[in-house]
Formats: sequence, structure tokens, C-alpha cells
Amino acid sequence: MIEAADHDTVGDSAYRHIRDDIIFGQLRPSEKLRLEPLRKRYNVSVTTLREILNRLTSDGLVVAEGQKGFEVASVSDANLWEVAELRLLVEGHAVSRSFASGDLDWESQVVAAHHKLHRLEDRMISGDMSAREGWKRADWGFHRALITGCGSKTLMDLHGQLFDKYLRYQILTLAFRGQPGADEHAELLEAAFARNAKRAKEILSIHILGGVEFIINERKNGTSEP
Amino acid sequence: MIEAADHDTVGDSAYRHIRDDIIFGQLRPSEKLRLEPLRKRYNVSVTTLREILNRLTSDGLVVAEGQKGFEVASVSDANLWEVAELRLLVEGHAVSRSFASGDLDWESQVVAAHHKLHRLEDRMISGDMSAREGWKRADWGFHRALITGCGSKTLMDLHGQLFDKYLRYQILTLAFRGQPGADEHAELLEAAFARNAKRAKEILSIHILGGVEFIINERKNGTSEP
DNA sequence: TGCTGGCAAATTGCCTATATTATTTCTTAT
DNA sequence: ATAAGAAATAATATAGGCAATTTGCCAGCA
Repeated sequence: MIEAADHDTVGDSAYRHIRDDIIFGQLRPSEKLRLEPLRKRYNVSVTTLREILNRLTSDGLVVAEGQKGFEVASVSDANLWEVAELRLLVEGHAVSRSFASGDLDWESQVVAAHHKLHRLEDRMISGDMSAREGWKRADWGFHRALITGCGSKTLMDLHGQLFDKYLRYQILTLAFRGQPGADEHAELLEAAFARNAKRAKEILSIHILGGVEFIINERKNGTSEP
Repeated sequence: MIEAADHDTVGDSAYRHIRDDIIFGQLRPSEKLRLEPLRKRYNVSVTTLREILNRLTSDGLVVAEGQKGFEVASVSDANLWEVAELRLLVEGHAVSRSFASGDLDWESQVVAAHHKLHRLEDRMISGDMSAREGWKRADWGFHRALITGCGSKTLMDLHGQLFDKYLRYQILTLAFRGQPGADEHAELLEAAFARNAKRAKEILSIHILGGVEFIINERKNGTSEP
């Protein structure tokens, strides 16, 4: 979910690797991050690894307590609500901005992103769960496309951070809402055409908060840990 | 502007030190951060220093480009607007939450914070600029007190980051708006008593956006660099 | 059984030293 | 004056070591 840089250093690529592993659940919540095992796993030195973990700490995906080392940020229903609420606040604001100043190029990007997403949703709904990874990226791409017109890099960066945290919960619970979620995406596209920010915010609210409830439900029943 | 930890490591204290130096302008915007000089200045090793700079990069106060090392994040009017707008969005939301669920303890904290701020503002207005540092902290304390009732750690953290970035612009331009700013603080206090979130948001809007215009004006006329 | 104290091993925080690689600066020839 | 190449500078990355703290373990005791 992080843009790949053109020429990156060893640390940068390992950073993205570890980040993805946290978001996609390869590194479980609250898992202790011992330096020596990780060092081997990602083929970097302790020094570089520590730099990476420090960055992730500022990102909020890793916590470092005193001298006890690092561990993956824990998850909780309360935190999910907090993240979702903030994502809704920020994304809603960004969408308004975007609708107000987006041009035809922007609109085309949105259409393209939705098309891709739509196709993957169809496959998912018909039971092909192998598309899960690609679908998540398309979901990210569509929501991101909607707000690219906002014209604020700070806003986009912030949204990226919040989206990633929200995404981790989705991945952890293997949550795919199916038709309702897909419908909401379609409605968002319509709202974008109509430049109806108010309507888009309403849909977003349903989309995100509905997602939260779905995730929490799955977490209660499912096989997933705390 | 960052809470002092009870028992912190060398890296942590140096991190806060450098962070403060950026926010308070000891390290100027766009200044190249060469490792060797900094290493001596803050009495840490390159290893630790790099860890710190990596954290600050994730915080958005430092930028790291490829293999060219680190430098202090640059400033611009456009970025100031972005930051201010986001601070307004987030702080406004947090204030609403806080007003809705804050108890008497919370109210008392707000009163205390405002009292402190008010006294320092008086000193500043009567020309005693030596109180500047203390005033900034009191300003931070008051705005923070207003939102402590929001009940969301994620939200508080985010606000802290945005506030710090906004604060840097204020410090860089030595901006003190005087009576108008002080009046707005008093009105915010009133709104808190009345639990009038809508009114508080209006004042905040004037307070923050008014601040931006003041800062940009100062930046145009003043002795400060880009 | 269950709790407490303390020893030993593991791990982290921090440092120095060194190799490698990229960038910047300087020189030189056209 | 400009372009190409060489030297100097600075950053990335690794390894290894020491002191301090945490963690795990086991005996001792109620």
C-alpha cells in the first residue's frame, strides 16, 4: 500500500516489506519483534533493522516500550473504532475537496479505478477468494482515486496512514462484505459524477462504519485472535 | 511538545531534543542534516542518530531523499494552509467529542489550562516577550485540555502531530497575534462551559485560519526566510 | 500446591570501526 | 566555457562488543 520508489536503498525496500507483513498479518498483532530472527528473515543488519522498526514506531504500526524492545501494535475493537472514525473524518473531507476541484482527468482515473475494483469484486462474490490480495489493492486504489483531486499532499499522506491501519483489521479478519460493499462503491462513483459531496459522505459513513461492524462481528465468531 | 517519558533511553531524549530544535527553529527549514556534526552536537552515535532521523522522517519533520541524507522539512505557504486546514478538521472533531462526554474533572482541567495561558498572554501583550516559550507551551496545553475528553488516543496523537507542525510555523515567524488570539481563547473557554461544540468550531476556525493569515503576512514582511 | 527470591541466559541499547556505494567537487583537456 | 573523468566527501550498510536491563528458570519456603 506504499508507493514503490524508483531507486530505493536496502532499508527502504525492507521497510516496505515489513510494513506489508504487518498489515497483511504475516506479523501478528502484539507479536514480539526479536531482532536476531527478524534480521535473518529480511536479510538486513541489526542496525538497519532497528532503523526500520523506529520508522514503523512513528507510523504507529509498531510500539517500542522502554528497553523491552519492539512489538507489533496490538489490535482492539476500541482502536478499530477510533481508526475508522478518523478515516471517515479525513476521507470525507478529502472527498469534498476533491469533488470541488477535480477535473476530467481526475474523473477518468476514478472510472478506471472503479472498473478494476468492480471486476475483482465480481470474482470475489462468485467465490474466487484467490483475488483477495488484488482486490484489497484495488479497493485502496479506488478510495485513493476519489481523493486525488483534493490537492493536499498532507491530506493524502494522512489518509494513507489511516487507510493502512484500517486495512490491517480487514485483512486480519479476512473480512469481505460482498455485495453491500460493492454497491456502496458503485454509489460512490455515481456521487463523484454528480459532484455530490454530501451524498458521498453519507455513503462513506455507511461503507466504513458498516465495515467496522462486520469486522467486529467476524472477530467475535471467527478464528482470529484478539 | 512531546510528553516527557518517565524513564527514557538516550535515543528517546535525543529524539525529543532534536524534534524540539526543529519545531523551535534551532534547525532551520531545508537545512541539511549532516551526520557527523549532529552526532557531536547531540552526543550520540551515528547509529542512534540515524534511528532518530528515521523516526522524524515518519513524523514528517525531516525528509530523506535516496542516498543524499536527511534534511529538515521545508516550509511553504501552501503547506501551512494544508496543515492548518487539517488541524482545524481534526481539532474541531475532537472538541465536539470532548464536549459531549467531558466530565467535571475535565472542565476543571480546562479552566486551569486557560488560567495559565491567560496570565502568560497578559505578560506577552504588555510587551514581555521573554514569556514566549512558556506561552507556546501554555497554548499547547489549553488546546490539548479542550480535547482530552474525546476519549480517543489515536485522535489525540494525530492532533499532537498536526499541532506541532502548525506550531513550527508560528515559531519560525515569531508570530504572536496578541489580543485577538487571547480573546478567542476566552471564547473557547465559554463555549466549553456551555458545551456548545458548534460555536467552538466557529471560533476555532477563526482562531486557526486567522493565525495562518497573520503568519503568512509576517512571513512576507518579516526577516524570516522562505 | 502456590508463591517468592535470586541467579543465569538472553536481549536490548548504544557505541566504534570498517567496507561499500553514491554524490559532490575539483581538475583537466578539448 | 563545457564536458569528461578523477578525487574527495558523505551516506548506507554491516559486524562486533560492552554494559544494563529484562526474562526465564529453579530452588526454597509457606
